[in-house]
Amino acid sequence: MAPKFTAPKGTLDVLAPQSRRYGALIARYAARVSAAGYELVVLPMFEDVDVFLRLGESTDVVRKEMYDFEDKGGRHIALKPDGTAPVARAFVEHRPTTPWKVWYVTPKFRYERPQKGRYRQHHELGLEVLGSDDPDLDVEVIALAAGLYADLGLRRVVLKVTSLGDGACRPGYRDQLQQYLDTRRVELCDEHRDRVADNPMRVLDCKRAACISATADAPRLLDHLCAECEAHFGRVRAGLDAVGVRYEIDPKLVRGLDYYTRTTFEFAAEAMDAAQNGAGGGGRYDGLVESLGGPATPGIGFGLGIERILLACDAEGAFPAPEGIVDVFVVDTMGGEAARDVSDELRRAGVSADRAFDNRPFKKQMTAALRSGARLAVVIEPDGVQLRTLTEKGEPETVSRDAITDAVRKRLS
RNA sequence: GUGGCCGUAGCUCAGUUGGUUAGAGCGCCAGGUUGUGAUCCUGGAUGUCGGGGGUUCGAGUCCCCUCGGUCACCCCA
Repeated sequence: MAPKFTAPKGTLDVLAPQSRRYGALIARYAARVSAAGYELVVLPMFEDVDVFLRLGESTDVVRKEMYDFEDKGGRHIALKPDGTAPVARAFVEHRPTTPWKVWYVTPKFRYERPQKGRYRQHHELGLEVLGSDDPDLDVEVIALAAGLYADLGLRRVVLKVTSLGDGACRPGYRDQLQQYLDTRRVELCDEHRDRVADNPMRVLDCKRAACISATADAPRLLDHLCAECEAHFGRVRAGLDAVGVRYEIDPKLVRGLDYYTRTTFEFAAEAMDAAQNGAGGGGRYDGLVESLGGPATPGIGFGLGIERILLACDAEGAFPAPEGIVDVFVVDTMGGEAARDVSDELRRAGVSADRAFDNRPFKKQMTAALRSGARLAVVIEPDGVQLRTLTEKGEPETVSRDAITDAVRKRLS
């Protein structure tokens, strides 16, 4: 029978075993960034819509993908389409000491037509540092993300890096690019012919042949960086080389949000189709905090899409779901009271354990034990207790009721 | 937001030019065999054929609408 209610369009119910990958991925990420001094922040899933207008009036996110609504108090609210702006907002609100190094895992919402790898609610692992423009921070942040992909076993993730300049050099370049594009205007694709004045740098990112050939000789931002940005980018590249992070310089890299300055980067999972191979990205946003009403404060961060990462893992056969979540499964053919007591005893002793319920037949309990992914079964029957290996056939070991926990610990160690 | 394809049991799917009580495999449940463990055997339950409307003597099969999925564009994670 067709269910009356289903997950809203573009959303995902994540159940085991896939949910175990989410859990394991988040755990690895948390361990990695915690070990580098980043603290967890837990922020609202929605904000005043104006917080997100800082992403750029001309961006698609703001123009057409905002998941917004009016609440009962008449407030104009938006489910967050971006993780960085709320962190900047929280920074302005609480003024923590700097450098403020934080990480998060959060759902993000964009109202758009869903397809594989693109959802109205997806999830991201993120990280932000506010209060320093030290290029070594750029290196640290990028290395943390690159390290995660490598840790998962992904081999075909390419890091692309560029510098978008800052308030000193970008406006001048922008004018120059705009003038250049005006001279080639008729050659551009339909989509971008009218957006030259709006957002000339987007044209460089267009994948249509018309725009690609028309912009082949266009001035490049990397050739027009001011001395400070040039030096900053040079130190970032040197740092990446020093710590052994491989990257490509991509002068045409343009991100979807307007707040980025200087160092900007993306991770492309080449094992996936190009349509959704963006597995993560980020960069500097040295003007964002100020635009939200705070003091001039540099910042850098990234967002890594959990669903995209897992899709990339599927494509590369990497990072399979963990087999199970308990080490021991208790089988009891005498009614279940012994299973209750033994599993409780094991858990108190720090051993993860599950069991069967409803006094199921032995065979069914063993099937459940095998499916649980546990390494060991404790089989309790009228004529005694046995420990049996589940991962492979082996000789059962008979133990006394009182010695179960000790014997289990010994076998698991 | 625009366009193409798709929507049959929990899952993967088959259902011939529209024709009687809609099928298979897997899974699930019960039982049996294997000297109590994924094998094997027997039996069993489950579908308003995504939803609504229409054409027809008759629709899972045709038409319209709608919801959802998927792919492309767009954009991104």
